[in-house]
Amino acid sequence: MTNLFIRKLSRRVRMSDADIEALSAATSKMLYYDADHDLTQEGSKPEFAYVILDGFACRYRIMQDGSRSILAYLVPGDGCDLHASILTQMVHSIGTLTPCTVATIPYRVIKELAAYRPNVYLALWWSVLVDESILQEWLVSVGRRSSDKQLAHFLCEVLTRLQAVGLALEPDYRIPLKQSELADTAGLSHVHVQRVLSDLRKAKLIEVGRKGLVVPDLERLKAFAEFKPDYLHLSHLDEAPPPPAPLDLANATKDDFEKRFGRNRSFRDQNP
Amino acid sequence: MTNLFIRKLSRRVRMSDADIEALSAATSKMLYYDADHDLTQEGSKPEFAYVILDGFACRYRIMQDGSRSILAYLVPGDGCDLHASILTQMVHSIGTLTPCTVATIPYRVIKELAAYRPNVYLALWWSVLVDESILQEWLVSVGRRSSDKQLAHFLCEVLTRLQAVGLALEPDYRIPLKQSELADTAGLSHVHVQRVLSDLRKAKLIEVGRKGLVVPDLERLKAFAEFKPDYLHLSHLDEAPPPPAPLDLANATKDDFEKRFGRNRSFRDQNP
DNA sequence: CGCTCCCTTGAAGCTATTCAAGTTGAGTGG
DNA sequence: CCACTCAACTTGAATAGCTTCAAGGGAGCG
Repeated sequence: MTNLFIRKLSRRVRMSDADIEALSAATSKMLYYDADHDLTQEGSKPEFAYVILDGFACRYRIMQDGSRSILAYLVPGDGCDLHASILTQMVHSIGTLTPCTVATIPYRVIKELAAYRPNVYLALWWSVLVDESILQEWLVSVGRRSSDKQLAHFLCEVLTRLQAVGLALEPDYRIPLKQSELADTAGLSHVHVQRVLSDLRKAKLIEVGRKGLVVPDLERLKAFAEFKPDYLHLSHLDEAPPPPAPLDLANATKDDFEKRFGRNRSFRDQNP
Repeated sequence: MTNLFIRKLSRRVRMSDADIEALSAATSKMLYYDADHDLTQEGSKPEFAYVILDGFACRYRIMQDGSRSILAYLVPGDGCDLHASILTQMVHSIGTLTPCTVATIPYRVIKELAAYRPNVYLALWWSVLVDESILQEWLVSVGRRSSDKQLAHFLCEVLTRLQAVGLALEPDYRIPLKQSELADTAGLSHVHVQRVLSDLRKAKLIEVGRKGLVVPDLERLKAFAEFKPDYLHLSHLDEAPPPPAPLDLANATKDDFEKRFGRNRSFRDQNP
């Protein structure tokens, strides 16, 4: 059994069949949520990491004046807060934007993977680093791009990320984002977002519908937005295998692991 | 031998004497740079991670139109790009803002620490996660805070981070940042930054000098900026995170409630 | 002394926000 | 089936916030 998350990671980090089996077991518990449902809330100390398998979610913060700031979109195949357990508490919330299918991974299982599946653990870190890279690009967008290019850039990013996991390949795919959500992402008012989208529509770069946006020609939109996908680090793995990353955790034993994932060569057997 | 970086990490992650020795050896090679010197450049694949021991540096990107976007400040005790080797290439540059003393760590050594010093490796990851948390706060700042509170918030953060490693404790400490650097951080023009700082000076919140800014009363500035340091994750290893204050549900206002439990919709778009 | 780098100030104009008033389309109940 | 409702989208007008252009000032340095 596999899923979008595993397929995405296995294209970036070399993993054995046993690695993939372990990751598959870790993400097998699925939950279904409606739109506008919070998975975790600011100030809490969650016990699970999440993997989005279907639907759109986001990280967000509510400011003192009630306005919302969206910090990240989570699309199918994305993990979120895979390592938040290292930090003391969440400083933002995670909520669904559309109905979502979500896999949960208890942090205890992540610790086990850290101890016995170094390549899986490395893959999870890869995912965290890509998130950080996206965050940097968003900061650039909000700080330095004009509002039309900024919105176009977001749309290019979302489509590119979806296409990287085999979704949204058809040119009439509707991005299920509301204008108010784009506004809270870009730090603009919803009125201004409407006017900018209007202009993009007049330029035939997008089509605006009631339930989302359609990008008929992604390449043209990319050219307009000066979109360079390097920061998504999507290139296929082609180099030497990445460094092993074992973590010796006191509360996970080899026995625990084998009961859960079956007998396999542990990290210690294959590495000094 | 020890340094600011090691002292900072050892307060967050439990490390043995041998761990600290290993980390100390890894950061023992020091280099000295002038101001405005690039440590790494966009597009390169560096062989070293850096630790700032003295001076200010930053991550930045130069846009197509020549403007600069500052993505992070690196102050003494900060590591940078500790795990960039997992990703394929740098998508931003790192440059000094003042003369700097810098320790270099070859990625080869980080691999060794990963294999033999799990707690050290965990500490490095802690540092990466805090960087990401700061990045999120900056995105909130640039997107949703008014320009005066935004600049005040940056100054509070820099001083709080410095004080966390025992620096900038005296009330006449001069933050060595130029107005143009603040502008490139906040995504504002240097002219506007000058006017906003002027206002803050009139309100006696800061003092502006030729070679930097002075914050005579940090607590007052924090109050103005609504600065909450949680996102810096500074609490000591042995300190429990502060328990949330009890909320009187019967008498709580909508605001109280939402501050605590969040809300998954934009308020900005609704009539107050 | 004069040069350069920053900081400062003024004025004009553009961009984005706010307030306010529609419009549209999907869902709901009569 | 049609009226009603509601959320999302649209449009206009007034104004606030920010940028740009332009010019001047002051400290440090060769």
